[in-house]
Amino acid sequence: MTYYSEHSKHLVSVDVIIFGFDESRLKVLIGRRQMDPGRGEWSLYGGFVSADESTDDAARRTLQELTGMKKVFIRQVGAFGQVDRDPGERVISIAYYALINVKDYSEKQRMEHKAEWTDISELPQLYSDHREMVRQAWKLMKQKMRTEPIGFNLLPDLFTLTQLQRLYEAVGGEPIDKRNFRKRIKDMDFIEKTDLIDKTTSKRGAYLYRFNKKVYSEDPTFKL
Amino acid sequence: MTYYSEHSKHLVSVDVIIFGFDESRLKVLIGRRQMDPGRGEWSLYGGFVSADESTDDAARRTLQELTGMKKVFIRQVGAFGQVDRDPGERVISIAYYALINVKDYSEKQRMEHKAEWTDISELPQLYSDHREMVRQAWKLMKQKMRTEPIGFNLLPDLFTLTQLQRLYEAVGGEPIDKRNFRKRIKDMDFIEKTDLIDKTTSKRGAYLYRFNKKVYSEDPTFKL
DNA sequence: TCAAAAGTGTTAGATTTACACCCATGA
DNA sequence: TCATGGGTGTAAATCTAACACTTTTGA
Repeated sequence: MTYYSEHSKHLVSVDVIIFGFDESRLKVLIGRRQMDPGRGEWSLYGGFVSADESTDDAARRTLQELTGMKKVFIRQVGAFGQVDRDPGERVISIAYYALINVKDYSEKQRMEHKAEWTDISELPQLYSDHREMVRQAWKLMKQKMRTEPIGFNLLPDLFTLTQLQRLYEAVGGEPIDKRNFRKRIKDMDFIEKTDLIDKTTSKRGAYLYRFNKKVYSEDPTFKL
Repeated sequence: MTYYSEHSKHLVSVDVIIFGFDESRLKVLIGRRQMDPGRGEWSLYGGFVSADESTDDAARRTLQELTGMKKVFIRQVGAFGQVDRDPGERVISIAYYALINVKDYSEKQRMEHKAEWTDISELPQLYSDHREMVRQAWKLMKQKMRTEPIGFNLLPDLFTLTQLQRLYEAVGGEPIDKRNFRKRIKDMDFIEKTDLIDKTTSKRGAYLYRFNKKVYSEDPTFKL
């Protein structure tokens, strides 16, 4: 029995902007579209929302199908509802962004799906309105990253302060003064210095830090 | 002919959080739901997205059906996609917020629709997840109001600085220092003093100001 | 004449920005 | 020994926040 029977129904999809961070560049995961229309064009990964799952769940499922990863940090970007946005049928799409640590994504799985990490400032043309989705996702992510400790999702558990700084520079799009940056980090007790040293990027080696979620939850004050 | 034929289709609605400002309170327009399920409960105004209109257009149409107003400032809040969010059938809803000047909304039309302006801090229980929609809309609007001159949509073309301050206090939820506030206004050339005086709220009278869109577009720097 | 809202500047404190050199190490 | 990235403090400038009295006028 339907209550709202006189109204149109619509295909609803999710599209996921998967952000990664590599060395010093912000990356987005894209692939060649496998389906008509637009077969072969660069595109975000997406999927249709089925009857028995929430849009959030559809985004998580899409992500898991692609990466095998569960418990990924995702946030909604918004709905894209132009009538003719998809050249096939009408599809209303909800965009989400996800933050993953590139190293947690197995190369094997990435290859199987022919997914490519692309520098965000060198994106090719993308299918439909996917470029606009990326633009909005980046903007939202950038904003949120200033005031919430979400950037750690893009890094390994242990990271150097230089890595962290490069991440903030890549996302913000401009260089940051090293001393000022480190001063601010020092004020945040939940960014903990370990006694481990990373020697992969320098001869001297750099201390590794970790984000302590528990300490953060006791005083959730973040500003970068 | 369908390209995506194997996928589920969904009812998609829009719900609009219509903000107004009266004296010194931020208001939201709500009404009694006219439809089962949930008939008689307090609810936002909404409507279903039809096949040939964008979600943005559906929001504008909903708004126009209710208020008669065209060219209203609206922004999307986001999609609400829990499977069981609507007690009737599954409905995915896209929330929008709108900013209108209460005085531009004819009382007659408001009465016809039995719409009520409710103080945002005194909202009753609302249908489905509408309360959460209001919460998110308020948060987004508050953020945007700090950095973009959107508040003027809630005021008459001519307003006093006290009115403007009350608006910012109502939206931000805390009192603002009068002198500091006026200092910041003075720095923004696009908030123009007219030589008109409003005597409705004081014996002495207060200068009326107006927002000059053109001047703003030449130097779009806003911070409050 | 007085109550009520409008209008107006200054100062201390906090925050932000700019800036340059020494350190440790492996090649 | 030297090239490379790691690590550290101070001072000036800017921004923010706190604060109180005078003006105008209608009742």
